[in-house]
Amino acid sequence: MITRMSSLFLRTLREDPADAEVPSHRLLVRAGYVRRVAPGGYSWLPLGMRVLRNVERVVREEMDAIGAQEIQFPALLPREPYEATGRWTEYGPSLFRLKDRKGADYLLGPTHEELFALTVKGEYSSYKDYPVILYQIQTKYRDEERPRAGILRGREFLMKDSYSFDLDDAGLERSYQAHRAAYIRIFERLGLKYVIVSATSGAMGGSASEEFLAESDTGEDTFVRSTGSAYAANVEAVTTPAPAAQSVEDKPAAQVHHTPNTPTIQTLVDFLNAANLGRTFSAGDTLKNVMVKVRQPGATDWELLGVGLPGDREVDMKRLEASLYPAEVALLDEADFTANPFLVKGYIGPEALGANGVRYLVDPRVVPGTAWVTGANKLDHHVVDLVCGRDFTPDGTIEAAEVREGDPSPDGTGTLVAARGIEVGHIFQLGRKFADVFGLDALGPDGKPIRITMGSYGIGVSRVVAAVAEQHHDDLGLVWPRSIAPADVHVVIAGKDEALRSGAEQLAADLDAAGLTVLLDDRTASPGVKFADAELIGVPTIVVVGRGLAKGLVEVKDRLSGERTEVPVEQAVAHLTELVRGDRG
RNA sequence: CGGGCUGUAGCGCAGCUUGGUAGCGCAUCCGCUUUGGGAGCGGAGGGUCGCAGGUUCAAAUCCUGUCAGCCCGACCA
Repeated sequence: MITRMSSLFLRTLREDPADAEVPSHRLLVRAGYVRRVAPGGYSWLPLGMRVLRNVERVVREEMDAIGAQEIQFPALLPREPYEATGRWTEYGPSLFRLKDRKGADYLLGPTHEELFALTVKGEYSSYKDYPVILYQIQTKYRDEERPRAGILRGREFLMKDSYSFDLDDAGLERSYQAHRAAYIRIFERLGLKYVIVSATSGAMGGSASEEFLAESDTGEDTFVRSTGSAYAANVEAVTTPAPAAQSVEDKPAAQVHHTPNTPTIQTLVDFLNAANLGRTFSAGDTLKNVMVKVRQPGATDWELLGVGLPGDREVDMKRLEASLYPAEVALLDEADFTANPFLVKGYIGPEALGANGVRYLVDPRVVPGTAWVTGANKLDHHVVDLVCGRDFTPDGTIEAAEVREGDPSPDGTGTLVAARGIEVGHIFQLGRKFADVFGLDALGPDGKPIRITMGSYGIGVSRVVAAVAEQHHDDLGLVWPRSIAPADVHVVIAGKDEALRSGAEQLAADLDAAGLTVLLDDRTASPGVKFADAELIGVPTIVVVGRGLAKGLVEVKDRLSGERTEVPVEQAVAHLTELVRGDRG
């Protein structure tokens, strides 16, 4: 196909739009791919549509390749299914709700688990029908409190969501792995630099869950990665390697010291170091005991929980909550301390917790044989050399301490550093939550119903366009990977000479005949304008038909490297075909 | 929800302090010149100055109210 820029519905902007901050937003607007219509709502102009459709094509091909079948639901959905699963209320204010003229409630779908489950229930009833994977590429709606960064986080966005339906856990695992492999192929083909991080499944329930994050400083998700290996994980999912247990025999006996006015770790360390105990202490030598209360789902009573961790670390509430999920967690208030007088604020130690039946979980670094400075359960007193496994025995370990740069990687290789990413894909094993609600069963060979187990897998298609733009641009503009570029080659007519024009037209026709898509800049603008636009638009290969044509040469320029090659006109088609085919995903 | 900023031509902005016929650059249109890095000269079109009310002989400008948008944070897939 040949697209002539003289008639293409495109206007590039010389200046950055005032409301755009992040590179993808700036460049996609400047280069004429998208235009803002409303907060979080963008129009896709012809060049943008090309890229969006190309991303869809890659996604479809790989989904089809794992046997997934495409269907499409309305974006406008009735309330009832969402009422049944509780999401009509649970989804909160992010759900776009509306009423029809009769006053009936509708919503604009944020995801479609309910509809997929109901549809499968409506059609399939035998174990012989399973497994099945269905997907759609559909516009989704979320009433984001604050849409931002252009199409990176809009209120309307294009998403591929697929759902697997299996008879048993092993089947679900297979479907999950099939998606995982497909996603890896998809993101490779899209040219995204990404990491797969284990995620907590959170409010959706279910077990295994992984996110695909496109690495980008503008990303909203923080994760950690290892400097020495491929390990990467959400902060919530990082596990702390436990040091080896030590002998308790050779440790000095625990000693209680009078430590007046030392309710915080810092005041305690300063006091000890001024007390001439024959050694120096650091915050990491202390054992900080943070009291929280926990309520199991459905329970009415709160239960006390002591969390012990090295004094140089803060509690990361998100990690703590993730560790205790689905139970609720809250910090203690004054009334709780009053009700439990054995808790001496600032001087809480493991012994009082054990003696009063309070569950006590410690950071994995607190292993048997380690000696700690910790509270003596008495105002202005601390105990030194309280040894784990000798003087106290925790009820278990818990991941609650903050993760810091420089911490050892859980896989034993390298240390952790923080990085930012854009979530472009999420896969997880939903389990039977939705099947339970709708009674989604298959009749088994023995005539008994089998409850179906589901997996749920999403890719933010429109977000991918922005994520790729974030990763593939330079000062001049966008630099698309071939797999999704709006054209294979961008032919620039650099001059007004009629010979140039006809030569370029002929070349474009030949490239088209060879099966390449061509963006032909046949405008009467000056060469400088055309070069600048070509660089802004970001087609990976730019062909300049200009002054060299008199000598039978055209110039082939690689957008990424800027490298220029003079190629004889008669070899241009073969050269370009090879170039494009060589690395088209 | 908290904090900051902004609403003036399609886009980017000035004008507002000190009220007096609406400006600049880019883009668009016409003419001539120009054509390998966002051209030059001359001309032209395009605005209920976010909205409502008030003060005034007179409001983009002052006052009150209101709406919208952007950025940061909180929250969240």
